[in-house]
Amino acid sequence: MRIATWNVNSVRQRLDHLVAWLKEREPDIVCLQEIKCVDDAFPREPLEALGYNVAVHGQKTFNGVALLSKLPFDEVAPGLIGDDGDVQARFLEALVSTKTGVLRVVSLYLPNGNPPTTEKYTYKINWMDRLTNFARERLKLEEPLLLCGDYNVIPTPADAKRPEAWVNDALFLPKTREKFRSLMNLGFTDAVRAVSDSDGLFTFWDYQAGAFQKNDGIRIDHLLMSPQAADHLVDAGIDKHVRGWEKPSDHVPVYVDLDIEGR
DNA sequence: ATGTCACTTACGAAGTGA
Repeated sequence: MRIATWNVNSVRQRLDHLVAWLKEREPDIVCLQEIKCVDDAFPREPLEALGYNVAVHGQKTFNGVALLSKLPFDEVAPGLIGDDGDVQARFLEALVSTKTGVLRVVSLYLPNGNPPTTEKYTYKINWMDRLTNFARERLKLEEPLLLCGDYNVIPTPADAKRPEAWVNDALFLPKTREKFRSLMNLGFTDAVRAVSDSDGLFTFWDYQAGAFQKNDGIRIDHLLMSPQAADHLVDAGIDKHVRGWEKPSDHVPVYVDLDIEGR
């Protein structure tokens, strides 16, 4: 079973890339972020034609998340607990059934939070607290669970080419990293870091200033595994080459392989 | 060199978010 996450920066702008990458990497489940469209505008048909079931939690203009799954969805639930007034489409949870039991997957788009002196940062920190509360509840189920998406968090200095450039940024502030550690310390395993401690592993490169050409990137897209999922870890990787395609997203896909049979 | 991209309104170009 292969599960992947990708911030596509508009699914309609990136449809050709998405289809090409799905054929190449052949993931069983895909978590998408920044689809930037309402549910009705999501390009379901070309993805269903590749054998995927599609679940969408979109909104006009900004944000928006989705899930693609070769396994049928048993349950789908949009929205993160903890703030009924939050209208931003950033969270979509689904349950699927494998040969050996259930698998729970979340596609999440954690708020950017810049500039840190504004309510945008408060919203980010509150969102992280809500995510941790959600995770604490779900871990009680003792299921294989994957929290996948664009976390907008650089966990450690090793996750940036130039950490000094990010010290005042909402993605790298001590408070941000502290909240991320609180989530991790519930018992999650970072899939990419579980298989490699290499420097230079990034998932995002700014469009500006030739950042990709200089590998001036950051690692902010993460696949976090519950203990019951981590027990099945086989491999994980970053599809960096996709950033070199024409008119790319500023993020690239990240995937994990688990030795769980689909059906 | 904040050197880019995507979306919106509304028909050209500016504002927003990242």
